[in-house]
Amino acid sequence: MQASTDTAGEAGGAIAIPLLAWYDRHARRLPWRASPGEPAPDPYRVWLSEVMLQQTTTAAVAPYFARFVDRWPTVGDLAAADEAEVMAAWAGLGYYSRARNLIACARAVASSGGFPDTEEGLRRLPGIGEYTSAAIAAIAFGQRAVVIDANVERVVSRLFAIDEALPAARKAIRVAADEITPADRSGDFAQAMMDLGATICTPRGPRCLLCPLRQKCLAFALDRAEDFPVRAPKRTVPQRRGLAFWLVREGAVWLVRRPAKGMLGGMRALPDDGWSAGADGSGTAPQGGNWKPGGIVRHGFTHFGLELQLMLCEDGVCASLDDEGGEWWPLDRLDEAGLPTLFAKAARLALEAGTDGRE
DNA sequence: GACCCGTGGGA
DNA sequence: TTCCCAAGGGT
Repeated sequence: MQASTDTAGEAGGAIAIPLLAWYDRHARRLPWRASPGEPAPDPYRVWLSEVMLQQTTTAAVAPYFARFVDRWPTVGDLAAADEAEVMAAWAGLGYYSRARNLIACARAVASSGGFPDTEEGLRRLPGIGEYTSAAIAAIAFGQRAVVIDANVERVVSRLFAIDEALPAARKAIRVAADEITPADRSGDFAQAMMDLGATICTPRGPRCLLCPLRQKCLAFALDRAEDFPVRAPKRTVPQRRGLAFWLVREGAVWLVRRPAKGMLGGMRALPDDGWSAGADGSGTAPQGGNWKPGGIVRHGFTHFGLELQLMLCEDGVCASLDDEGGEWWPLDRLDEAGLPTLFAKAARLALEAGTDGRE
């Protein structure tokens, strides 16, 4: 078959050919993608979107991507940006180490004159791992790369009915993914696999009757598509308690900057009683303040749940907090502070309670 | 390999 | 409501 020269290992592109044909008709239109027939988007946009998309849905990323490329159109602009502004612009998107690595990566790329065009070169940059380096090499630079994300893991484990459980199955998945990845259009192939996983080969209720690969799919032949991938049982998440402090004075609230590493690292925040340090908080309010309870915020993190008791102090007097460093942030510009969702919830609760410090 | 690290949407 | 889980990387 003519197309056999386009593939690496897999006989005749039996997967790639129908998948790419499907992609040519059904590719999702996404802000970071080139329109059909256009050249590949520039590496900056590919990199930015791929970092934002790490463990994050396309719907959540779209508005953030638009704001970032509008405000920082090139990697040089982002490299020159104020760190606090970038962190604030990332607020709400989660996994804040990505934002810290984004800045570091932009500066490294800008100072070296541009993005590396190989997987190996990309892989050395902060925040770019195995998946992202392969994705950028394939999508932005047209190189053959084996791109494996959660979608590809699911599609491949179904195509080949891989019985081994994740994460041990990743070795077999990589071998299989390598075999079906074509030399040409491997960037389109990767995006096609991801689109298929997002729209057809979904975790639950896969739409096999619409799938261009169903005739090649062992799991479909077994009528067991939903049984793959096999996952290890997950542990139960513990529940923690903590306090957060809403200290207001003359229409401003006292905000702190969290340490660069750990939970919500590098983000602006309300002061707390230490709940993020791996256990419940101390449960005690800072000395020198007239504190009263102001409601409870419940928030789920990846590996624990949090019941956050909000404490209010309306007279703006709390010497022990003042001593620790922070800033009075105007309440009428609170949306610009870039609070992570947990503290944005707490702030909303406090403001609904009418504690604006003006009374 | 295990664990840490956010958030929101769908079922 | 509750559970699942997503275009993963760093340590």
